Amino acid sequence: MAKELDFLTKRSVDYSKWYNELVVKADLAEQSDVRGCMVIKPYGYAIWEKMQRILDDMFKATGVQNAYFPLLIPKSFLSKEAEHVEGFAKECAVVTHYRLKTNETHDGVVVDPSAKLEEELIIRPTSETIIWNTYKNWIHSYRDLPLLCNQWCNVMRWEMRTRLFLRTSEFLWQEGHTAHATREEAEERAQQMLKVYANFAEKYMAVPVVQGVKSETERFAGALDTYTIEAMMQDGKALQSGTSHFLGQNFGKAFDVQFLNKENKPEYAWATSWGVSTRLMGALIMTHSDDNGLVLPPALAPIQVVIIPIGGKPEQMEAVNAAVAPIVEQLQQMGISVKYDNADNKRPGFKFADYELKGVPVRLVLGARDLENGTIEVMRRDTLEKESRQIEGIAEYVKQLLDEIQENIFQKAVKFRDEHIYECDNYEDFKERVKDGGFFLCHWDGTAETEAKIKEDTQATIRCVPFNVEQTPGVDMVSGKPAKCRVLIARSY
RNA sequence: CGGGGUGUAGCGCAGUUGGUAGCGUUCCUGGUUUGGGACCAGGCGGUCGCCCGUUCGAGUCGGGUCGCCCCGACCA
Repeated sequence: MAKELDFLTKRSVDYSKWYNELVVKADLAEQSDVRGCMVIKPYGYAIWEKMQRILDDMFKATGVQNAYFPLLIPKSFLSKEAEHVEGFAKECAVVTHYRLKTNETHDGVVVDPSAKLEEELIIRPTSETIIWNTYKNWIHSYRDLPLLCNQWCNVMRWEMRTRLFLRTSEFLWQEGHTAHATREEAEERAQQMLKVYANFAEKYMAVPVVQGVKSETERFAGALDTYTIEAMMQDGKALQSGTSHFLGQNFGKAFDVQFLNKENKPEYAWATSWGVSTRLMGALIMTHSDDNGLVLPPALAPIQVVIIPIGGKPEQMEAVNAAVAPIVEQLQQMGISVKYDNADNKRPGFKFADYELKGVPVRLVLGARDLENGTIEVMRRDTLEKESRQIEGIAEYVKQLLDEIQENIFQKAVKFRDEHIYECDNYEDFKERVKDGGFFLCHWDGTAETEAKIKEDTQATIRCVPFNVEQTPGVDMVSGKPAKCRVLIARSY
């Protein structure tokens, strides 16, 4: 069962290659033989499952319920909301037939031409249309509102170029879809869910995010407002990690979802949708990991503590096993997930490197030397610091250490981000510096023209108008026209 | 869909003027090891991406074709 373990490419040498190697070598995922698709391996999926569980509880705490809607969407649904089609039409997979048959030479199968569908079905790129088509039947009165549904599912967008977790043709996500009686309530919900995402990112993933609202050109297809959380990766690029959309009455009107209000007057329902995907895995990896491999926040690590024995002779191993057993039990009773790896076909050095690669937050090492002294070695993954401690009280110490690591990697990420956020008022200066990454806070005149020029000149885009930035009047660095606000500009994934 | 690469063992690669396939690693067996990626010995594993051509003979030369990777356009 021993695995190939090559040294990782260094982050500073080739960030892209480092990321890709890390995902594969840490056993998170690999590219599938199927075009543009990804296989998430058990270790990677265990992290995603933890994320799901926590997010799901957070959603439910706001009154959201889970449901499930079909994978296939009739083509005609997609054309009902004009902007929405335009946004997604280019990347939809289409089902045209429902049957295969054996070919003439009987050594393969072909599509049976007689099994052509009258109306083609689209594999969902997102589910607004099919869900609002369903909501039409569920919503009649203001008493049916708000309607708050979420679904965990897969979606497909036929991407030209894919990268593990960051962009794959098929990906896993959750999409929440809510219907409301008033504009205010819907807008509030869109912002509320963004707060949930930001809270999740910072508290559990230890990934600091900038919250804000998208510019018109970067908005979700069919939305009136798109709220976003933007995280900074270690190469200074931005990663859009979650979005929440205020959809107005666009889908209510497109799918004729009307309800009778208290005054017995018909009104179109107001909508939001919001989602996060397995892309969060990419954010997690690229925020914390180092040249030794993954660094996982304790809150999401499938294995929080690994214990490695240093053995030798069988009677020595027995003594170590006996000493480790009560430690394992104590940790488990504290709700800490612990793995005791006493496999005898791998040497300790190999295990050290392997669990570091996999990002296990705390490592305990116990050998004959420790047994004599009543000590145990503790290593924390975030700083790679080792110390020798008394076995007595080690479980309590580890519990507290896990909290400390969670906080430390968050603070480290905050520090890195804050050091790479710049206010900038000079376009020439901006063009020169944005190549090297970082978030730039710049005055913007609010026009799509300057936005397009920035993108053309530098590949950087307006990530959002941040909420928490003090807005002072100024002039647009490109056009020189008066600017309403400072926006966050960066190159992104 | 443009521009550039590349296809030989699970993975990483070599293969000279054309002569029938090699290295490292993984994996398996046995032994010795075990406080930072062990060592020794033996073993399994390949229609050289695919098709056509040149030739007595093609991994190698020519033509075609397909896949993959990187850089753009598109995107969570």
